[in-house]
Amino acid sequence: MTETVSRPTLEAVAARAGVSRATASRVVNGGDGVREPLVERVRRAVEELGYVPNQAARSLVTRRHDAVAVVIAEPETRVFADPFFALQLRGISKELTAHDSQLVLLLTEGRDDHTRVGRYLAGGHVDGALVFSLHLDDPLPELIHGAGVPTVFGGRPGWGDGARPAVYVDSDNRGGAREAVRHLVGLGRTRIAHITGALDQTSAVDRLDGFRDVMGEADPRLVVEGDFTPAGGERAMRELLERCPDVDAVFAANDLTASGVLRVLRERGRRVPDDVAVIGFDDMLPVAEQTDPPLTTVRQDIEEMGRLMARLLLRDLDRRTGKQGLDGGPAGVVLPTTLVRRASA
Amino acid sequence: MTETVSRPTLEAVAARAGVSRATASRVVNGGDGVREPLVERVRRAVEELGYVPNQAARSLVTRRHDAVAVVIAEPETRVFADPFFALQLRGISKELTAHDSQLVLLLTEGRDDHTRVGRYLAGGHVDGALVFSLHLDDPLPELIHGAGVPTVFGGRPGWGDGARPAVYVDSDNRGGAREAVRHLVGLGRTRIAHITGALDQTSAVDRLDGFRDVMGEADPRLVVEGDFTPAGGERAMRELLERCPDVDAVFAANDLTASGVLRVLRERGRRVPDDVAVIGFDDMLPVAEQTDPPLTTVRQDIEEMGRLMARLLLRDLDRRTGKQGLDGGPAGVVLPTTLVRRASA
DNA sequence: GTGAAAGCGCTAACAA
DNA sequence: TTGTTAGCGCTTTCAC
Repeated sequence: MTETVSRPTLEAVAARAGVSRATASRVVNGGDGVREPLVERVRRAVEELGYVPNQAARSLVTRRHDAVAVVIAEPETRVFADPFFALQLRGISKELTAHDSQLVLLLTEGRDDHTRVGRYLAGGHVDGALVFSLHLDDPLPELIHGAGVPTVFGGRPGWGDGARPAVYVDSDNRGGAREAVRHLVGLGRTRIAHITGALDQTSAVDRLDGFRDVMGEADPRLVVEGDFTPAGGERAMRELLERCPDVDAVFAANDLTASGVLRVLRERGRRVPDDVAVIGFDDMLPVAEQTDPPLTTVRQDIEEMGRLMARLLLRDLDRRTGKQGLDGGPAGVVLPTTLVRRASA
Repeated sequence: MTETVSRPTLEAVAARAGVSRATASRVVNGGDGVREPLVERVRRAVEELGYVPNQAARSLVTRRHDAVAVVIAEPETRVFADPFFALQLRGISKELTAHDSQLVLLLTEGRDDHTRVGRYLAGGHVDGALVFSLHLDDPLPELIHGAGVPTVFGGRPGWGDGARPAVYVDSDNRGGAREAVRHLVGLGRTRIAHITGALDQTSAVDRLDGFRDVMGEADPRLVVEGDFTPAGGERAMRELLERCPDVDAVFAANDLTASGVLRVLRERGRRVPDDVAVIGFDDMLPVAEQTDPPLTTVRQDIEEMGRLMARLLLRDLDRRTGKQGLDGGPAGVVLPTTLVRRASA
C-alpha cells in the first residue's frame, strides 16, 4: 500500500541499454543523431522498464512545461448553464493532446481568484494561457500581461482596440446578427426587435451592432437589454410587449434568451412564428432543438473556436522556441457563422 | 519581446535577505523554526524581487505536484450536452483551489486516449486522480490501478463489487428512483413505466433497481431501455405508447430523457400531468425548468459531488504523507437526493 | 556519433 | 536556530 515503487530513471534505461545517459536522452527525445542499433536498444530498454520521463526534471532544465492554462473567468454561473464551455474545452483538449500538451484548468470566481490566477501564470507553471469570458472591466488581462505569458483570448477582448494588440479568436457576431435580421426582413417583418446580451461583453455589443447595421437606429424602443439568460429573456420580452405590442419579430442575443422569449409569447397567446418570428444565436443544440417551436438560430462552431485558440497559441509557442520574432501574425481570427433554419422564423 | 526576464531564484532572495538558501526556503514554506526578524527580512526580499517558487524544481525533490488529474472518459458527446460536467468541475475546482492544488483536465475520446491517460498518470505528474463517467467495460480503471495513483471515482464503478474496493462518490440513485416512483403511486397512478438510461452505467442500473423496489417486476412491458438522451427518450416513449397505451405515468432516467418523453406526449395529444405524469432525474435546471410543463424531478447536488470527491482525494493524499495507513475510510460515499415538485407530476 | 560533466532551482539531512 | 552540502532526474554543451 505504501510501496511507492520508485519509477525507473533515465539512468536505469541507459544502463540496461549499455549507453550513456546522454544517448538515452537523445533517443527518448526523438533519437536524432543516434545510430540505428543504439536507438533500437534504448527503445527496448524503455519498453522493458516501462520508463516514463520525469516531467519535473525535464522542465527544470528546458523551461518548457508542455502545459497550457485555460482560464475561465466567469463570476456568474452562466457558463455552467450551457454547454458552451464544455465544447470549447473539448476543442482545446483535442488540439493540445495532439501536441502532447496538458490542459490546466483555472476557474475563477471573484477577486481573490484573480490574484491567484495571476500568481500562477507568473510562476511559470505553464507555457501559455487561453483566456475566456472577459468582461469589460475585468482586471485579468492586466494581470496576464504582467505575468508575461503568451496568451490567446476567446472572444474579442473588450479593452480599447489596438491599445494592446491581443491575439484572439471570435465568432463573426456582427455578421451573424446581420444575417439573422436580414432573414427576418426577408420574411416581411417590419417591427423587428432585439433583446441584447449582457452589454459588458463584446459579443453582446457586436450582435447589437449587427442588428443596427440592418435596422439603422429605427425605433429605439425595439431594443431591450437582456443578459444572456432565459429569465432575462422573459423579462425583456414582457417589457417589449408592453412598449411595442405590434412587434412581429425578435432577434434574441442567444438561444437561452430566445427560450425565455418563446415562453412569454406562449403565455401571452402569441403564435410563433405566425404572430412573432424569433431567432436566437449559438445553436446550442439541447436548447435550440428542444424549444417549441424549434428555434431558428445563428450557429457558431464552438468546438472549432476552442481548437483554433489552442492552435494559435501552440504556433506562437513553437515560434518562440524556434526562430524568434517572425512577429505577430493575425491579431484576431474571426470564424464565420451560419443561419440554421428551424420553425421559429 | 524575447526578453525572457529570468525569474529570481531562491538564491537571489537569500542573498538579498542576507541569509542562506535553506533559511529562505524555510520561510517560503511556512517559516517554522526561523526567528522572526529573519522571517521578516526574507519576506521583504520575496516581495521586492517578486519571487515565485519554481514548481518543477520543488517537485523534483518533494515528489509532490500539488496537482490533481480529472479524467473524463466519455466517448459519447452526452457529457457535453449537459451542464453536469461543468458543475462537477466547479465543485472540484473550488475544493482544489482551497488546497492550493491545480486541476489538470484529461478528456478522453477513444482507445488511444486511454493509453495516453494511463501513461500520463503513471508518469507521476499528479498527486492523484478523479475519474468520471465509467462504463461497464471501461479499461480505464485497470490502467489507473496499474499507474498506482490514488484515485476517487465519480459514480459507483461498475466492476464486480468488492473485487477491488474503490473510493467513490455517488448520488443515491436507487433511493431517488424509489422516491420518484412512490410519488407517482401516491398520485394514484397505476400504470407506471420506466425509461431507463444507458444500462452500461451503474447510475442507470441503480435507478432501474429503485423503480423495481417499488413496482416489483410488475408488467415488464412498462420498462423500456433508453440512453439518457432526448432522442432516446422519444424513441422509448413511442414504443411505450404502442405497447401500453394505458400508461399513466413515466419515470424517466434523467431530465434529458424526460424532455423527449414530453415532446412525444404533446405530439400525441396526451396531457401532462392529467393523462400521463412524468418525472425526471437530475434537476438539470436549463432543461427541467424550461420544459412545458416544468419538470418534476429528482435533484442531485452535482457540484457537491465534485467537491466531495476532491475532498476525499485530498484527505487521502494528506494521509499518505503524514501517518501512513490509517487505512481505507469509507469506500463509497452516497449523497442524498431530493424530489423537486414542479408541474409534470 | 557518443560520452563526461555541469548544472536547472529547490528541499532535506546533517553539522555547527 | 541557521548554514553547508548533497542530490532529485533530466538536458545540453563540449570534448573525444
